[in-house]
Parts: sequence; C-alpha cells; structure tokens
Amino acid sequence: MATLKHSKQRDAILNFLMSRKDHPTADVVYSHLREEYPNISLGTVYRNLTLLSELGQIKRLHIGDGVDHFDADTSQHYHFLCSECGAVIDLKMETIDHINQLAGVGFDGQIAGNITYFYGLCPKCSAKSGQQEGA
Amino acid sequence: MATLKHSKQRDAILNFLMSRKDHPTADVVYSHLREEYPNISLGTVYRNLTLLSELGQIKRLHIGDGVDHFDADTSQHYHFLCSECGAVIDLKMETIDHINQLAGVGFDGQIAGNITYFYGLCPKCSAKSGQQEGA
DNA sequence: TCAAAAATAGGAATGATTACTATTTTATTC
DNA sequence: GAATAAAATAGTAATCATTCCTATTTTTGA
Repeated sequence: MATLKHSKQRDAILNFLMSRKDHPTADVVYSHLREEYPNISLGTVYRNLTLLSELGQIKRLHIGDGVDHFDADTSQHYHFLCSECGAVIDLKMETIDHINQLAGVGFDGQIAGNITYFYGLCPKCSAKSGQQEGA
Repeated sequence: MATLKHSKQRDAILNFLMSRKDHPTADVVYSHLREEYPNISLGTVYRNLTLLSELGQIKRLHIGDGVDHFDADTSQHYHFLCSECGAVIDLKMETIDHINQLAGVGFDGQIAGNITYFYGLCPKCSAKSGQQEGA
C-alpha cells in the first residue's frame, strides 16, 4: 500500500462516521453502508476503519464491551459509557492529563499517556431511573 | 448455582493469580494450572475467572489489547500498559476519582466512576531504548 | 452411605476481526 | 482515450478469545 488510491467506499465510510455523534461499531457502519453500496463487504469496512485510524483520521475505541467503536471526532475529548443501555457519549471536558504526572511518581518507566473513560447512567437512563423510583 | 461448592480447581486458579504480580490472561492461567491439573479444561478456567470476578475476589481488566487480563489484587490501584512489550504493571498512586467531578460538569447523566489505564514504556523497555539511543 | 446440586472435562459453537484471492477500480503514462 | 501497474474490493475462509453444552465426576448435607 505504497501510495493511497481513492475509493468511494472509504469516502462513504468516513462520511458516515462524521455524520454520527454516537460511536458506531464496524457492523453498524456495514449495515448503513449497504443501503448505498449493497455489495460492500464487511472486510472492506474493517480494512478501511483500520486504515483511517492508522492515518489518524478517526479513532478506534476499546471501551471494554467486547466490540470496537469508531469515532470521527479526533479532537481532544473523553467518552462516557452508559452501564444501562451501552450508549457511548462524548464528554467535552477539560484535559485530565495531569494524572500522567501523578502516575509517574515513583515509577521508573515513561508515562506517555492515559486511556480514560467514564461510566454510569446516561441522561436518558438517568431520567428513567428517577421516574421509576418516584413511582 | 444457588449454593457454592468447593473445587480444587477454583482454589488453584485463585492461588495462582494471588502468586503473580503481573496480570495473566486466561490462557496463561490455563497453561500453568495444567502442570498441577493436567486435565483441567480451558472452560473451567474461564468459568471460574468469571465467577471469581463476579464474587469480587479478582478483577477482570480490559486493557484494549484484545485479551482479558485478571488481577487478584482488588485494592484501589491503577494499571500501566507497556506499548513495547505489552507488560501490565501496577501503579500505586493516589486516587484520581476527582476526575469524575470534572467529567460531570455540564453532563446530565450520572457519573458512577472511571476506567483509567496508563501507557508508555515500562522500566525495562525504557532502559533498553535509552541504551540504543546512546549507542 | 445416599442423593441432590454443583463443578468438571472435553468439545462444539459463537462472534468479532483478520487473511486470502480472483476480479474490479484507480491513477499514470503515452 | 487506450494500456498498464498498483491498490482496493467482494466474497469467503480462517483465526482467536470466549462461551455454551452435556455426560460424568465431585462435593456436601442428611
């Protein structure tokens, strides 16, 4: 893969990801892309998602639910995972990179960064649970 | 599984985990346990690791390398993942739970906690890389 | 000792992801 | 615009971690 060649499928995958504020899995991307490209293969979706993340155009998220999620927003932000419905939501918050310093205290290696995500109840599930308790 | 019955295999799995300060995968546990129990099955290892983690006696770690790791140290601590050799190392550092407050600013859901791990070069790989640069 | 419940061994099944290959598409040169 | 080489695709097979299934064995309490 010396020089990169254009592909409609890759463009469509990136465009689809950019149109979403949730964080789709490869399978979700595949399902939606098939509406426009009925013959697109899951392998193509995976290959391009991997390629795009290696190019730094998207981020691959391992949030511990056993499936990779993808995010076209490459700006600095954090993720929240709803323990109830599994939704992955962006958190626009100040950086917490100062924790790297805390982690480095008394550690002889080099801390390059951290992976952090938050969990709990998303706004929707939080509202539901509030109602039920009240009822 | 109403009442829990004793099993030598489960004890051996927990003992093995407690004897290690790294964070073995199910397959590593399986390989070592086979020395003592040549007929132990991988299914038994997985079932007991899952059971023990549900009982809160061990922790299951998703560190994003595609394989689950297990940790018999259930006390508050953080983990470091070496980008070079894949080692998982304990970091004894002060709590960073204040980041939950930061994450909650302007978020309508409920933040219950965070999953955080650090990455970079472990002490050994850090030393090696330093030598090579110098040579 | 006996019986019921739980655990095991062994292997099959699942599900996400990657690998393989013949064909198609893209980009470049004439 | 045709010829060509490189890259991408579709479709499918393979891989790998993990879970599920079932007949047999172990544990435990009476």
